[in-house]
Amino acid sequence: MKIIDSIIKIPIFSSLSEGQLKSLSTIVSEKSFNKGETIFSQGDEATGFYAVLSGLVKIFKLSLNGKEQILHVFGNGNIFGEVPMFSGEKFPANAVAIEKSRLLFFPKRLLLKLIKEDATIAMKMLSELSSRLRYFTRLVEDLSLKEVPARLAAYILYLSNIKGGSNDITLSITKGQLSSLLGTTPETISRILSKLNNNGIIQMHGKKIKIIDYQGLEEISRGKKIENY
Amino acid sequence: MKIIDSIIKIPIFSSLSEGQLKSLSTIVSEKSFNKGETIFSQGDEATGFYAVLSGLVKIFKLSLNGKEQILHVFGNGNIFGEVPMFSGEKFPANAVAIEKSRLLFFPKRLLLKLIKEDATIAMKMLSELSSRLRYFTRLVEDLSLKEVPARLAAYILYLSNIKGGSNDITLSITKGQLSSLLGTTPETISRILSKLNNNGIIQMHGKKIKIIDYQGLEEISRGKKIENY
DNA sequence: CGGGTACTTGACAATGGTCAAGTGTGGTGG
DNA sequence: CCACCACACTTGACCATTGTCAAGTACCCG
Repeated sequence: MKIIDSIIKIPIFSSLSEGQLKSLSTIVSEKSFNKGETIFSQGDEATGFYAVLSGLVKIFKLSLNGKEQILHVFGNGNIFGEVPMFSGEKFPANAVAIEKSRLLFFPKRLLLKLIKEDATIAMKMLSELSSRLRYFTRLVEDLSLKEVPARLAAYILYLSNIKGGSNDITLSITKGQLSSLLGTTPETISRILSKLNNNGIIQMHGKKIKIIDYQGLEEISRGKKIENY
Repeated sequence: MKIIDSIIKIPIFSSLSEGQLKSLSTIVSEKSFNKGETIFSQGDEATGFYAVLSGLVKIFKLSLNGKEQILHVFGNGNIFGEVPMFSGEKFPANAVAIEKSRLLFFPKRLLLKLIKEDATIAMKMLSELSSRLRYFTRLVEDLSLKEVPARLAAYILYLSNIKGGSNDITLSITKGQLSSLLGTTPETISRILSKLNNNGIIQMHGKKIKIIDYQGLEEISRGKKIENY
């Protein structure tokens, strides 16, 4: 059964029994979204949650004058929209596909039943929500205690880390979306990136970034100012 | 048994069975902290979590140059420090008593066992973490999409709401701590409060705030500028 | 190849942070 | 009960960072 193969690739469900997987597979549905399509909007009634099979999804808030703050970018194997299952009923933010994406949709009802029956799922869910909280703890810290150059440097280092410390990085999102993720504007990102470029700390070609001076980048992520070229 | 009476006042444990309460009571300990005392620091190994019996506790992050961002202020019945139980091992932020406080300490080991046995506790924990996530969602939104006057106005309205819509509010924290909670400085808070005062939107005497123009305050919380007196 | 979106760069403005100095104010000990 | 001291708060002047607006360039997709 194809859908079962998909389900076990989602980490929080990887340890389900044969029977649980089967009953899940009868209610799970696959949905596809094109680039730019809305998956749900803030305030929508939540009837279940999603997992990403392929593609990229952004979770974000909008201000009254249209500025957006991205909270997360979710990709392969990530789940999202699970918060309203346990608290409140409505989605607290918006979700839009930023690439063509295939998602699995899990209806709320059976999931809650499953969690009540199987403590290991509950524990995985608890651990998932806890890492989400850790992430937000850090996001809040970054937004309010660090200046934009430090946030950007930290983000580049983070990308390098995911790639096992590689110096060659390719942005998976546009610079505009990056600015929204870091709580700033495309102009500011542009300016800081070219400063980093001019100071020989990175080399940039389109979406590709090469870290030249790893240590310098780390210092900036800790708050050191960028020399004015 | 006094300690059992304390435990059942913590919402997530209110529905425990007699037996569960008893076994909990043998491992739970009560701890007291004076104003200003550190409960734990970021990076400390977490051996359990806390619940507030009385007093007030702030959870916060520090920047390199000493600026603090308060993430939460927890009071009666709230639990904190539970994230490392499910993800990672270390506390992601600092906790300090801002009033003389009595706390319950729950060691990690037995708690995890309890959760695995009793799905209702797991569900309460999931719901607790989910509201925490909702709160952070909002905090991030506020910090990055709203200006300080809007944040402050929203906070005053929030306090009014807790008091059932009363117009007379007493700050439970100092204005310095309020500024840290709102991601700004005491000076900025001072200036905005006196502007609100001069414009007849609030009346302020020390820690007491009286809302005069409720609608005006709501408009400011939505981003309207404060007239220059 | 064309059209639209993303990005860059410059000039400017404004929000809010910092530093400094002065004014309360509450709690403690004499 | 009062005086004093430490701490919280206020107010002013200044300035850094970053947002905004505008215009031009590059780039990608169809």
